[in-house]
Amino acid sequence: MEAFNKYLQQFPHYTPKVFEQIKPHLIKKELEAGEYFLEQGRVCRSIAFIETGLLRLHYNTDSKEVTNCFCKENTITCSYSSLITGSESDIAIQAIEPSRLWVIPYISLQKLYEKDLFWQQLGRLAAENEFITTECHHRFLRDLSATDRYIQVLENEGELLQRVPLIYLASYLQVAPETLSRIRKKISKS
Amino acid sequence: MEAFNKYLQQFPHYTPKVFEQIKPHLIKKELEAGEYFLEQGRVCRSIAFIETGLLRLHYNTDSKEVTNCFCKENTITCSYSSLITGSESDIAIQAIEPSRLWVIPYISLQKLYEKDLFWQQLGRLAAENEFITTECHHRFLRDLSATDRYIQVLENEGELLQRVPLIYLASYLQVAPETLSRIRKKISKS
DNA sequence: GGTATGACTTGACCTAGGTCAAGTTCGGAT
DNA sequence: ATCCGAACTTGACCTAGGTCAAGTCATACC
Repeated sequence: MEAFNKYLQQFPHYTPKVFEQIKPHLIKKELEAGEYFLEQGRVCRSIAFIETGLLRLHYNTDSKEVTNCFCKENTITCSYSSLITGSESDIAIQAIEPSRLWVIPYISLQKLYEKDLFWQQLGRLAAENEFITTECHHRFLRDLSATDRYIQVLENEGELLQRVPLIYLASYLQVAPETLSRIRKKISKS
Repeated sequence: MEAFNKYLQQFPHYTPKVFEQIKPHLIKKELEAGEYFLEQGRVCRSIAFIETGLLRLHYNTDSKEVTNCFCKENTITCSYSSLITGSESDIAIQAIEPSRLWVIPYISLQKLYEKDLFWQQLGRLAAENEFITTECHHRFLRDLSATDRYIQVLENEGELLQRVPLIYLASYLQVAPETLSRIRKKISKS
């Protein structure tokens, strides 16, 4: 729980008061690897701070499964579009390591919006941040070749490669697992 | 200018007052086809309401040009990420038809945020909307084949096809112009 | 120690879409 | 009317990455 307090400290207008405000709303949730925080088709009504563990955000089409992103400890996760529109989530959120979450119901958060500027600002910053991250990831997918995408992840998120099974990493990079395997081989040689 | 007033009416909490608040801040700008509202690498410091015309939002990489979206009359356009972060825009906004814009400086908008709940809400809704649209477009690019992308645009945005040169449409659909030409031929036969 | 299982690799082949170069077509300027 | 150039089409060929099927490897379980 203290990790969440620490997380909040990075935002402008933080005071110890804000942690006291949110504390009573936090619900602890432990997930096994493979368990879901949110299933595709359900409405997302809360956000989660990840104290420990690793989750992935993914969706299924008729023909394939796509991993949108990985969310690790000391970050927040939710299906943002489902949360704000109240519609069914087109993505699922699944733990791929045993994870401890602190869940915050969206209604609690909305109440806090009215209590303190801090929360208002946090909401906006979250939205903006979400937008920019997404934009950036999509451009990464669009503009780089499969090999370059792998290299970039290798350089920027090397730690992830240790923690994520190849099959999820492949769907994150938008390549077939076989292709990723070949890319790895090629890279390790050079 | 009246078109902008009408545009505002679709949002919750609208009152005639809000239009009076923003009126003094509006700057009229006319663009020829080909002219830029914003160039890549510049900081975006305003948003524009498009009264008439058509613009496209695009960026260049070393090897190619990508059209992100088209913005038509009665909508808003800006480089959202540049606007909110104050960093150099990684996209350009160019008129592809002669266009009349009403430009709103971001600082004016920020002042309005403090004056009326309406503007606050508009800002948040804009962010959320931007996020969802972007997300949706990227999924369209990821999950559909080139042909299916074309068909979907044909069905949902048929009007656009009349107004947009093939070369821009191709870069919007993420295909080579030659491929788009072939897809068109194939579709028109069936 | 042996074997079943899931996670990854390798090989052979295929295909969507890209690339390059040579046409068309058509609307303006002369 | 005709010439020009931009916008588009067509053809021939190429390539990145996908698909399918058969390994290999490791680890956990009997």
